[in-house]
Amino acid sequence: MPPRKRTRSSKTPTDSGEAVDGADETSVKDLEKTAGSRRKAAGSVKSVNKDTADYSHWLMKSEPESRIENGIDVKFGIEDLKALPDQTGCWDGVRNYQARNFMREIKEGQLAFFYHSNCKEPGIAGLMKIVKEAYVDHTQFDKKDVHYDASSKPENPKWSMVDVQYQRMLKRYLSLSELKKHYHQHCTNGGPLKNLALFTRARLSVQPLTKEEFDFILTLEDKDCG
DNA sequence: GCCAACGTTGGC
DNA sequence: GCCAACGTTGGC
Repeated sequence: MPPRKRTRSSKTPTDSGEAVDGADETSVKDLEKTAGSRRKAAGSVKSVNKDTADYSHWLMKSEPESRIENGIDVKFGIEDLKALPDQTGCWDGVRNYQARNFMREIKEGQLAFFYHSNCKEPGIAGLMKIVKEAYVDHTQFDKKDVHYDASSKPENPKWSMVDVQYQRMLKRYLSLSELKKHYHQHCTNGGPLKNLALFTRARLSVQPLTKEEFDFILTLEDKDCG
């Protein structure tokens, strides 16, 4: 599976979806309500819960290069978001409980980095803004969709998505390797990136950042290079 | 294309 | 509720 995502323009007819999601709303707090009742789907539920209070910024991964999965191209880079009507799309296809739970914490108006993963040079390409908070990801019910989930029932949907709007490209591309240098340095000498989820929880496709982490990363675009 | 790290499944 | 087997993510 790609990191996540395969966005369509967000002309989704889904306000029926929102009603359904309302019922689900409780699980924003007690994160694993839906999933966790069966098994403990994803590791540290409590750390997710405890930490999120501080998070106000996000990093969301998507693959900018073509890759065929179940006969469908999962490519969705920042240029693809920019090309949609209103430069807005829904961030569908997230199929990991931790990532989903973080998505449910995201508030309208918050900013997220658009991260390019599984490509020649992974890294942060640009900025987007959340324009709609979590609601039902309709692709979970679509048999034709790469991320169809036969185990999810419309009466109790498992997966959510948010809508995002393109804001701007970063002044320069911030590669994973450059970010990693700072991360290592901050681990050694102290610094704002020492707990960056990109490295401490590498596989999360929707990850939280503190304002300090976010601001530090943004200062990098004005520096000359890694 | 490889594979380490980690998430998920399901038998017991 | 443990844990082995399996599947996925995503850097390299």
